[in-house]
Amino acid sequence: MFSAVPGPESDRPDLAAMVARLARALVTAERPVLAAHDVSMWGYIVLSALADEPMRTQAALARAIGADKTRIIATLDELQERALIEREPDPDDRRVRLLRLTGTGRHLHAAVRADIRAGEERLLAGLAGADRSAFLRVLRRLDPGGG
Amino acid sequence: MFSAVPGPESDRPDLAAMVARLARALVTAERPVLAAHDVSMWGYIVLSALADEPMRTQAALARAIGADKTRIIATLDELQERALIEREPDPDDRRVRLLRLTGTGRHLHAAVRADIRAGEERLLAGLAGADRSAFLRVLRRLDPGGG
DNA sequence: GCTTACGATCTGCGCCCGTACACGATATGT
DNA sequence: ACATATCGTGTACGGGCGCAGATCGTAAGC
Repeated sequence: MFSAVPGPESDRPDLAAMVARLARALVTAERPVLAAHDVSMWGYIVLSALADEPMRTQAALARAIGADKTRIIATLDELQERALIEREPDPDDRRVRLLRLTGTGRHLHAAVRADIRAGEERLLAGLAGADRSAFLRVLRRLDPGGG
Repeated sequence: MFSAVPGPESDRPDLAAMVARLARALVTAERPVLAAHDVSMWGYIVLSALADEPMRTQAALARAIGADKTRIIATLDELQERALIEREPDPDDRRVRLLRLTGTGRHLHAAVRADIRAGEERLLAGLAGADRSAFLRVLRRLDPGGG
């Protein structure tokens, strides 16, 4: 067979190891940013999910973000108390709580996201343009939650 | 400024979110492979570290793999009992235990690694060659544990 | 109306992990 | 010699999480 050139790819670390380490580093870098906006990691995840689209049930939200349905209750309580989300009982089915961002919530999410993006930009700054876009393209493609 | 074209990059999910999801998926895919070889995740991580280079102290190993030094003791016990590693007291400093793979250990690690690589190949199979190599190149560069 | 199913919530169990501390053996500097 | 530091090991605490009920309100099918 036409094996690829024996470049540095042949003895790389495992994909899982590299990706897991990078994920850890990214999350670590994200933590102070979230703290600066007084938002927890789960809070930010919820805000992000609701920024994409409002949810009809909390169970759906939990599924969407890959969290236990009991996990997010406290998070939603806090977000609601801070008027970042609305949790209105559905008049058509009073079991479910319609979830959506408030204006404040949307604003805060945008601000946090901008800060996080800035941090990511610093990380990606040293990359060649083609490498950078290829990396992001592949990442989106391999991302299980991205489509 | 010459802003980049407003491609799909502008409204991507957060890097941390994508990378973390991908890491989770990769680890999930890895788990059955490890189970098939009767190796734990920590066990495989230790084998990988020692395959790269023998270690002079357990503390150094723990630091190298980003684990607590108390964490790895049980792992090392088991690996030693299965004759996959050697843990010999250093004659020059009898506090420390020289750590290295046995032949069996090196063999097992190579086998597991090959299986894991095969799984990764399946994941990367759909990528264009240039994207694939760019992705891996960037990954190695951003990997905090990769130099 | 009655049964069955579903959503939200609460509680408890068990697991994994990081951290901290204590201890004994040993090495090193003075 | 003695004080201090290091290494390996054991143990205990607490946090975060997934998972499995139990409860209550509600909806939908028969």
